[in-house]
Amino acid sequence: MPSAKYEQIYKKIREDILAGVYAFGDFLPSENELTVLCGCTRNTVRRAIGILTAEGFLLPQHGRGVQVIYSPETGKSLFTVGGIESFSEAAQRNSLRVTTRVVGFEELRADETLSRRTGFDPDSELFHVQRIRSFSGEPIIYDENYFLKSEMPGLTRKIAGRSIYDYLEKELGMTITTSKRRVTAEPAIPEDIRYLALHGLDFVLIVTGQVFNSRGVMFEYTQSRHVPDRVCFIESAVRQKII
Amino acid sequence: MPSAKYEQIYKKIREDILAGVYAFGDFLPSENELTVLCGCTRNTVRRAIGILTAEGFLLPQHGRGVQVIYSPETGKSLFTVGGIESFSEAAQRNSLRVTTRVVGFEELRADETLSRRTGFDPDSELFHVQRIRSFSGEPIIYDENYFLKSEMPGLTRKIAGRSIYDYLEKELGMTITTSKRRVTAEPAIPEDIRYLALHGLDFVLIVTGQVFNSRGVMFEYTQSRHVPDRVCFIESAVRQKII
DNA sequence: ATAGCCAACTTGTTTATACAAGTCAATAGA
DNA sequence: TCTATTGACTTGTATAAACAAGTTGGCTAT
Repeated sequence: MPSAKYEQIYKKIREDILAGVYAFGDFLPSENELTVLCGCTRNTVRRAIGILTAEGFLLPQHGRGVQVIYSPETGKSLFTVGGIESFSEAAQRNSLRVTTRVVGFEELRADETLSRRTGFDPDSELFHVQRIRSFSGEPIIYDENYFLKSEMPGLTRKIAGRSIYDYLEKELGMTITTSKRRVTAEPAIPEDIRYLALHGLDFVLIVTGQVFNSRGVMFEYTQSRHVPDRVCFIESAVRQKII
Repeated sequence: MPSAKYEQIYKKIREDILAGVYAFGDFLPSENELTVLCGCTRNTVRRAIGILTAEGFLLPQHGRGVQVIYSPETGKSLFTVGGIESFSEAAQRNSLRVTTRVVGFEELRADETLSRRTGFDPDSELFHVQRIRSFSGEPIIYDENYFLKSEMPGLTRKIAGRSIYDYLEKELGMTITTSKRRVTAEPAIPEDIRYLALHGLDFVLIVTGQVFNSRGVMFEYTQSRHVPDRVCFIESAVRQKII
């Protein structure tokens, strides 16, 4: 499947950075040079550079060039999630075996409280799924999801044990676009202590998120409770001139 | 100071969303209509839309239009930092009095250990600053910063008590561009317990970051230790088609 | 009535071009 | 030797135009 040109260029430069072709502190070839190398216009090159900048790989400097500010060493903690690296990439990089255990699966209707907490309309029919994610046999994530039933009527406990996103994308042809995540830390609840390898810690790192599909329908509310010393989140912020 | 057109458009649409002119679920005027309204080309409009999309405000839908997926209610926790809202904006929105107390100020030279932890070159001359940030009189952030002395030779304890960034930008004319942040949770250390209003909690939410100036020099390493129940971080992730 | 098609929208990608503005080194002039 | 300027780079902003591709609603022919 031939993707857009700017995606190919993005991918190429990103791989080169990760492989060390361009090291921390190096300057990329100038935009005009990349234009020739990539066989496209400056606009297209700039688009790829823009994405990599937003992700914290590059720092363009007016009049000087585009500098690489990603160093593989700094970025290598056991497990990082966020702008710079996706969940599955991180698992793969650390060659971790990922297993999923479904510990809860039910259908329910959103009441007032749940509606306020999740953002679903009251009376929405939902699936409520609770899962434990283990990496190399060690349970480090307790996932609690609510899915909008109308968007995925055929969801079963079995599918939840594999990958729900595979089911959505490959079976239903749904494409997932945007998700908003919120990171907090809270005291551990009994489920955390029961399910997770907390090693005596009494708190968890929580990521809650709302996920939208390409039709603008919020179809998932997630709460992921992480063992804090095994996970960290990386974010890159580009400071706007706007106050 | 007249900023770029795309920034003005970005600002305008953002304000309209926050003010409720465009509500959650609404579609924006089409790009062609905005082109007329803003008196510019489609490219410029699309640029503003692109930023707001990356920040989690908008969801463009191919062939349908651009939908607003930000709702003021959902976004309103006491204090949020991240893509969608800046630190000072959040403080202002909640009309909180911000005060800073300097509890440590020293000069030192980076040894091997500190170098590996912070990313500064070994033997770099650094300022080490420790500060408590209070909001409405309540101490909720313990900030530990290392600054590269060569980039800001005149830093004093007094300046640290006001705003170091004001000093850098207004006095030295430095512009800050990019920062990489890393979010974790860890058990509280004695300093946390001594300085912060933890209300019995025994863990903190930690944000570590490296800040680059416009010359690509990493001049700051920060570790902010937050009272976990008063802070949360919001991030927006746009899922690329790229695996 | 309905199935299918089509026209008029929408956003997505790419090219081409022009000028503005910051950087840097070489050069010319004092 | 030092300073100022110039010119050749760099990235930043904006315009204009064309075509691709997804969506929607109405119209037509069955």
